[in-house]
Amino acid sequence: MDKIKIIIADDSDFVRDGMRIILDVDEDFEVIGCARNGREAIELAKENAPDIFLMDIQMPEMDGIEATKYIVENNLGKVLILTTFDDDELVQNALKNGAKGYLIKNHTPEHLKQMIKSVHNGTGVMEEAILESLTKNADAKASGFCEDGYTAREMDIIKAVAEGLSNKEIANRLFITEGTVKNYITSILAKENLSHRTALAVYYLTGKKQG
Amino acid sequence: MDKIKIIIADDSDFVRDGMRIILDVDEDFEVIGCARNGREAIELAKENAPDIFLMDIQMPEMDGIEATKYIVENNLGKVLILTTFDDDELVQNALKNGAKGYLIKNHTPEHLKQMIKSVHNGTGVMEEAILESLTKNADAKASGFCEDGYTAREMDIIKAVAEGLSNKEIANRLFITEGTVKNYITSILAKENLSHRTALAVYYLTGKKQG
DNA sequence: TTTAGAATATGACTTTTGTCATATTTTAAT
DNA sequence: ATTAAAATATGACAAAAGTCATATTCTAAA
Repeated sequence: MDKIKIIIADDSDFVRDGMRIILDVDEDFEVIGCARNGREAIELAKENAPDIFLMDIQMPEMDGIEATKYIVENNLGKVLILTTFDDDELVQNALKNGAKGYLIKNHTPEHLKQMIKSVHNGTGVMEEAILESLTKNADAKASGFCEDGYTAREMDIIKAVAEGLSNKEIANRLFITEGTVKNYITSILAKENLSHRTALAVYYLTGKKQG
Repeated sequence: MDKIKIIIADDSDFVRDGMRIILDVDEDFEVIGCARNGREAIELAKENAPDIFLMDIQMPEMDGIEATKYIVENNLGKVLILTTFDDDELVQNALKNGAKGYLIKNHTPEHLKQMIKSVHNGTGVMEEAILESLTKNADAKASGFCEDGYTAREMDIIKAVAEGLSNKEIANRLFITEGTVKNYITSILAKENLSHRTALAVYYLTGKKQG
């Protein structure tokens, strides 16, 4: 089997050198380049095509997320994100941009090597906890909005607002005047302690309030 | 390192025996049991605790999804799904029930061993294609909003509106004037052919436009 | 180097929203 | 029969939101 060619991108000298040593002593791997940011990693890849990028997220100039996007779009190799944080948002972005893996940096050298091989074999690897939150988010889109304390008519108004209708449109739909719609909205906003209709729509749809 | 103790659950004799042989010849693994359905696998696990279950999905009596649920809830080990199909729905269910991996059965013995090790080390493994669809579904399912044609700055505005922020709040967050925020919104509304910010927020969050 | 696009800003203006006090009618509960 | 809540309405006003024309700066592409 050919060696797996690797480019390491991390802004910490310590991490870069450490990984290079770990991987270079293993005959299954060959570190063909080390970069201290995304742009450098991409430059290196153009000279010498790697199989896998080990990519940090936080880096100056061009971060790992952006770099991943470019690398995947231009088919320069597979990206395994290696980072210290497991922020949900970052994971989402990384995967959306085509990263094949997302690991935190506290794995033993042996584990790390296994996972690089897994990615090289065409399998995505994910920190267990991240995998969980990924699937949870997927269905638990609980609105959280509580209908208690609202009359049927108030709910008509709330639902209409959450469809993006204007006061005039709501008035027409419900055969009442615009003024009445306004009155309802004022009172609903007060109950939910929100300041305007858009916040109400967002709250109804996502269960999240600003602030 | 201790051997990784494995229970294989698959209704095909051929697959069971094949895997057993592949794993038993490797000193890193020990197959402590073979089951032809989920229930048998659970019985076996109660006598002799495994590290990993290699679990097929389609099995008589108790399928892999159900078995996974039970195994995870009762902490009997980690489950790696090994199947012939990559149906999106099944993947979702398996992961929701706590499976740590989902692979299709066409990997080489060497790859399979690597992935079992990865799972044993606490990393989830996913077929690449599945990983992609997972992240796509995660936001594309509900939203349907197309970010194409928007600059990063415009997206900042759109996201802020979809959080229910006012122009003033957006201006503060992005360090620009309220007027500039208004300009952005006017142009975004024109592009989407919407008439006000609430409709934009709703469209961004649900993918639905009024009328 | 010219050009185009992105990001920003301003001011004048219109429209929509939201607030508030007040009021009428209907309906359901006491 | 009385009462309270729900549904509705008005008008006056204040505060946001949205429109439009115009302008500056910076950067990336032709």
